[in-house]
Amino acid sequence: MTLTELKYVLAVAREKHFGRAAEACFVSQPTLSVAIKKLEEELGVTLFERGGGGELSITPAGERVAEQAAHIFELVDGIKDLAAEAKDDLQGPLKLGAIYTIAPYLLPELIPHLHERAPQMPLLLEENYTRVLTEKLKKGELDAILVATPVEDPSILALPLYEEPFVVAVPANHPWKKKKSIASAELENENMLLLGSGHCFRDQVLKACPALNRSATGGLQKTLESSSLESIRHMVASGMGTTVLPCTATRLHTSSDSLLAYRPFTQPAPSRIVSLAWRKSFPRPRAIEAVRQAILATSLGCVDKIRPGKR
Amino acid sequence: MTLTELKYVLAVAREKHFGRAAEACFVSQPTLSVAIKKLEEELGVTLFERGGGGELSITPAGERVAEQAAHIFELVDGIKDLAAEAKDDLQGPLKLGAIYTIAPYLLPELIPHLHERAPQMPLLLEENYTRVLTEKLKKGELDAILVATPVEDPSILALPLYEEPFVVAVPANHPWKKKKSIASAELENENMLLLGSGHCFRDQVLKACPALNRSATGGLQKTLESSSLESIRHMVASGMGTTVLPCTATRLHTSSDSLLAYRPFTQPAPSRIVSLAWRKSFPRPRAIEAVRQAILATSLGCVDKIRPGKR
DNA sequence: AGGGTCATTAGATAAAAGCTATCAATCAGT
DNA sequence: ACTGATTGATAGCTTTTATCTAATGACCCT
Repeated sequence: MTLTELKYVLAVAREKHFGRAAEACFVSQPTLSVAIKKLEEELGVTLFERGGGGELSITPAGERVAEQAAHIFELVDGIKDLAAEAKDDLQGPLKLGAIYTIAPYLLPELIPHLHERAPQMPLLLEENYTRVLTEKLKKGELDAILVATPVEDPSILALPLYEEPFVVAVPANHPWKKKKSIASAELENENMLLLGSGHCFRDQVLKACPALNRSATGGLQKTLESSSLESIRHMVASGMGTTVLPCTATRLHTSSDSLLAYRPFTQPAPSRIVSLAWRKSFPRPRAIEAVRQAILATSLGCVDKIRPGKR
Repeated sequence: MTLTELKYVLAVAREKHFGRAAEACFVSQPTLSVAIKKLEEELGVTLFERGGGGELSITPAGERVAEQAAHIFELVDGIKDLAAEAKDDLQGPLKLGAIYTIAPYLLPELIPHLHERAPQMPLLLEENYTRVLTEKLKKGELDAILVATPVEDPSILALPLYEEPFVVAVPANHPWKKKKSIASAELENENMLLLGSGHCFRDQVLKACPALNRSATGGLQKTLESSSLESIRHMVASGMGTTVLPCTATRLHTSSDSLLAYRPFTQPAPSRIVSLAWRKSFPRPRAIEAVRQAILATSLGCVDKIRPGKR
């Protein structure tokens, strides 16, 4: 049984005439005749009673087959319709992931811009470690991720979006409040609060400030395994120590703000590059582009946006 | 879009693997690959995301297409099922017609026999004149008819079933009650009650008894336009006159029976041949055969059944 | 009997659906 | 980093199927 045969059945049922039905299907009359006969043989049932004269009538079986065929074509049209809808990249949910040190600072600004560009694209958001996000991306459990490490996987494409300098956060009463900028070496003897391992930002800070590694066993730094940048910021505000933050983290205003001071690093300041990554095979390029556009549209004043072509 | 393509989509959606899906469909992997690609191009949508590795995932669009396709195949199976049912000639209603002078005498016996042979074949019965029945038969509004005139239409097949002698019905107090048989010529001076024109039985009686024609203007016969054999029988019982009946009409017992007497014609007795007729193109030969068998099985004692071959 | 109207059959051709063999990409082990 | 295994895509060829034109056959009507 083929859809073509069913189409022919419908035409004959409608026209009650092989010749006219053939015309309506844009095929020759023998074509249609043979096709109907083939279907009748396959089903083992006569669908139409051909009376020699001008009389052609539908058997009860033919009637029911035609009815069922009509329903089939409704569903076929349904498939075409939903395919036409799905054709639009910006239709249907996008599963977007971001690491813990990006999500809280970027997403609040990103979402409205993205919604403006793609109102029919609901977002399913997930925060996690780079490693987990990458795995989920490859498995298809996420469609796109925002990460800071350059992604080196042949099945993944990544686009750098912006370069974000790091800054030093100190309690408001800290002597550094008077300094214009801090050199990374100066952090060595500070009481540094660091994120737990697994956070790529921790590794980036340690890499950017080799001074910290030297004192790693000395013990002035404190690794806070189950914490977040926000919690650490509050700890700094309470005077527990000092920390390094990505600059976007300083833009979120809280009641602790007056107890904190941010100071830039001395040039060249350490920084991270935030990238948007997706599977090479992900079939919605315009959805990715919308995310990129939305991020470029955000007013993350402190960062250096990377326009395509550059880099 | 073809049903084959949709079948492949379902297989890939189920197996999540082109190779296994191809195996499940008994085709080679390239065949399936190409077919899926073709459908994707036609719909303009990617249905499956092929990640280089062992990972194949369905896009939301693919998911919905597969779902819809499953519904389509339910309907396709539905067509096959209903065709399998309809395959049986003895399934589904049979539109059976009979003339006024046969129906009341044959059908009561016929129906149980037919129901025994074809319990799944409901009967839609119609009584009418031969002319109307024949027209409806040709138009497909009836599937088979029981008539007494030999049907001479190229698109209609007819099978003689039985030969039914005519008998004379007289009031119980009629002098003929003492006679063994009546010659048709003797009817000339009787007060004959006849059916209205349009009833073929009227014509047959007039043809069988030329004596009646001779006195047609003389006026001893009375034509009862809007009457039936049964009414005429009651009139005879009430003494209004005499009539001729087909012998099967004498088998229906009513309260008038004691007021009536039936006498055969002198040999050779006039008679009619009752035939079963159907469109040459009617596609349920076994349904026709069942009707024939059922009629042969009836115990119409007074008739001469015609077995096939004889005629 | 002849003409008209359909449906069916036959033979040829072109489109498609299929197969085998091969390729390219990726992944897992060594 | 090489190697082999796995997986889907591609290429080239063959077979099948769908379709056409033209002829044939069946049937009804005048």
